[in-house]
Amino acid sequence: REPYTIVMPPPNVTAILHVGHGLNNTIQDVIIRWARMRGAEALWVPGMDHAGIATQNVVEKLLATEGKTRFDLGREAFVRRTEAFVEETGGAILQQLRAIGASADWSRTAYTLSPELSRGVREAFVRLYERGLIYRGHRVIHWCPRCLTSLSDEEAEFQDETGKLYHIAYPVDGQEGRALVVATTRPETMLADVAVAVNPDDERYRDLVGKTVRLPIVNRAIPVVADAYADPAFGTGVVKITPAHDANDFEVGRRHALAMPVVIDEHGVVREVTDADGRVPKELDGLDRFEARERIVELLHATGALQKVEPHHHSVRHCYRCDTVVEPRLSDQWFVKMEPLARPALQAVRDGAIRVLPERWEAVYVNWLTNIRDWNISRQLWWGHRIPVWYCDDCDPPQNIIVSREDITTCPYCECPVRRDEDVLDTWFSSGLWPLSTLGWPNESSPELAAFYPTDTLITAPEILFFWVARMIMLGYEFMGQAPYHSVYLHGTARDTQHRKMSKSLGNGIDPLDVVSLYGADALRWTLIAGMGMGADVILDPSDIDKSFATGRNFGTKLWNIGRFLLDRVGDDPVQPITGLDQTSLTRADRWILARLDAAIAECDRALGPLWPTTPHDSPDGRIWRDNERYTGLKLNEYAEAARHFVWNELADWYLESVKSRLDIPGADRDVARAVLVHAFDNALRLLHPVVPFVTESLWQRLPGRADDEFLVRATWPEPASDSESVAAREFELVREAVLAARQIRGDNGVPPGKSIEVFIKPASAVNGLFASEAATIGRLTRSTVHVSDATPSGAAAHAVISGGTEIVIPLAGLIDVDKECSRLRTEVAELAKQISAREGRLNNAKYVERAPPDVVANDRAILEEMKNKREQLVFKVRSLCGE
RNA sequence: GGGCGAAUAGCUCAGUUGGUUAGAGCGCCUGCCUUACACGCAGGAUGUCGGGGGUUCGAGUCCCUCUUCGCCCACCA
Repeated sequence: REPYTIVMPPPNVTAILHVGHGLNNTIQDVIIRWARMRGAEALWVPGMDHAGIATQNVVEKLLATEGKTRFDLGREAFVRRTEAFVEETGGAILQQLRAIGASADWSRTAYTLSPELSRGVREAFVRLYERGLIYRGHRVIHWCPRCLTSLSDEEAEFQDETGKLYHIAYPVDGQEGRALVVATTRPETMLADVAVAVNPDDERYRDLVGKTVRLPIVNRAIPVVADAYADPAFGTGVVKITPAHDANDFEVGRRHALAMPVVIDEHGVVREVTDADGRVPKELDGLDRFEARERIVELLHATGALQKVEPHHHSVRHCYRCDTVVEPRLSDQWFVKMEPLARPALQAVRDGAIRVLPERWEAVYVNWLTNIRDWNISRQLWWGHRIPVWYCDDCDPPQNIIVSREDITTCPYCECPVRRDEDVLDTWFSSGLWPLSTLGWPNESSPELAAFYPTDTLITAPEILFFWVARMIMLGYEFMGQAPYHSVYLHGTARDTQHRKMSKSLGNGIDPLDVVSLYGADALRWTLIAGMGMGADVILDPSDIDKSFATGRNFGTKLWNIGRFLLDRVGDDPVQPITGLDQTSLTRADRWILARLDAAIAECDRALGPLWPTTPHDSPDGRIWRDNERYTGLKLNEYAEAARHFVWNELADWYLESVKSRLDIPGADRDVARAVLVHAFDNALRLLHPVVPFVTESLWQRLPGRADDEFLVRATWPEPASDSESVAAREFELVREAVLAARQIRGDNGVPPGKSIEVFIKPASAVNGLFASEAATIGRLTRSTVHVSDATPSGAAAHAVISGGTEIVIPLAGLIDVDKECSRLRTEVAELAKQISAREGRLNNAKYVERAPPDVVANDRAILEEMKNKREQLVFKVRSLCGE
């Protein structure tokens, strides 16, 4: 069978299930179940992420409660401790996913830190290094002083803040009274200033270039340099240069060969770290960076160097794991050169080899890849894949760096002992290999890899589009020469009624397992799927679970009740397959529900779209999304609604109601009704199964004639029958109209539901005979006695006219408030007159008739005629009822 | 600062390439515990489709503009 594969975004090994996971995995499960029923070899690969920094933080917090740090334990013991922790409590989320019905292939559960996947990580690193795409870089990176590690650009998240902009005067040496005023948001870094820069074209300061200014507090001369980095329009146009503590300043420092003293250590504490000889005054030494900031401001204020302080809106980078303000820090790190990797990843989206849904995210993806920056992959953590690099202190570059697939203890060149790089890899490096590594890569003869790569659809949240999705695509092309999947489906976020993201810290979350135990997994799944437009956030009220999940709970119960009733009335005797029935024995209602079923199947198929690009796999370009299908499908809410509408509003509300009496009378017609009913419900259950697998499976297995080893989960997806639009089916629509008209008259006139009434039907000639044979059904559905005849009762009566001109007449004696009805009718006539004149106006417009498509115009004319007929009927009604 | 998106019923959202009288769920109103279902049934109300301008025979849909909100990116010293 043709494979259809989804790799599960691996939850963190320490995670516990929240609504976000519930949403993500429900979507995946709906899609994989659908693919399975469509006959694909459906594989959903589950797994967990070791989540380097996140897990390390959890264990460190645990240690803190024992009054210890990881340094008290030492690296090896800490890693062992973390492994034990993961062993003991990790992976709970995978059990929880089963509770919500996730039909993943649990036997293939993967783990980013397993020996198998670690081999892939090592291989990937070595290959990229050998290709020159991994390199050692010395530059300013983002540093988290709490996690004590560097971070990638993506891991250092911007947060808008109102800070302060400090204007500080740096006196010009040898020019009494003249000073350059710099503006900074981080005065503490001034201790490491090595220059001030002005724009080379800035007339104001041209004479000072090459001169020196006096750095306050530190009291030493630093040069004035000319550099285009200084923006004349910002502040005073003078910028202080601190190469070791600002990424831009670092570049300026390089250009001007400036010193790079470091005055803030890895903990964010001000002290002389490197090349700082004497820059840090005693009174500041050892202060936290923010205390130092305040102290320095005081000192500057005292000496008069602080000219002004103004509020300043800017974005400050924070650690995405612990929210600490990130400190730019000069250090040596391993980087991945991204531009060559980005090229095929960009091309893939441009060519249609990969589509991103919803469409708007493609622009975001393209934009990021177009302006991509190199990726810092080394982390100064202990939990993760240790970087496979060894250093030999006795060899000269480049032989002093050994990158190896196997662990080594001695230098291959000089046989001296080597020391291993202390760092581990960014956890996203291993997740970036996920679609490959879970299928067996780098073992290229792995049968799984051959069969299931490339996978099909990746379902995740847009937050990790760059962290994860884009990198998987890049590495997929790099190592397999093919995109890892053809579709990326980005879903929304679970939020509370104030549109705040649900989170543990805000306490506004909902535990999916609470929902499961209260109303069942199907209620959870249905609510999430039915209530979610593509890519739209799901809004839930954590303070009212009952209300939030009413949709799913109500639907689950309704479905169950439909099934319970149906199974009870149908009984256990075998039913004939629908194809074996004598077609002439089918009633109008039978044909109608079969036609509705076909329409429902078609609508579900339309909403779900194609499983994969319909271009042939062996076409020269491979699997490519054609423009006309690229953004179609995976409208799960539309699919769910179509299936719900069928089973509830058509099967239950109309067919079941109209078929009840037939089920009570033994005989051939009962068996026809049973066969149609079972067929329609069987197929409805198939359509619904991907969203509500528990209720549907449970009911489906009880259908008559089901063998013990048959499972809905493995059943085939329904296909429409060939002849769905029959005359009889259309005739049943008239029956429905008659029932609706009668009910409306009852309702409008306050006739109690329990009261039986008389209904006279005067059929239009074309459908003479139809209503006579359906009189009993109509009577049941409207709780009335139905008379079909040309003659209608004399005296006051309520009239309604349905399609084709059939009249529904209900005698009024004791039923109706004549004045009220007359006033209602008059309003109706006036309203109709307005609509008619609007439509006539349009049809009198020559341009409209000339330019609009003929079928639109024809349809318009038909509607106008219908309206005119209706007006005549109404006028007649008013005359007979109200004497006007 | 740059880019993207959203604004439709009280709420959450659908509305395919412009084309009948704009829909759903929840909520609301009226009446029903009609032996499958009150987590239900029947009926009902509610929309200048954010404001303004334009294109078109025709605009919720396309263009311009304004307002509000959200997201992404950025070397806001």
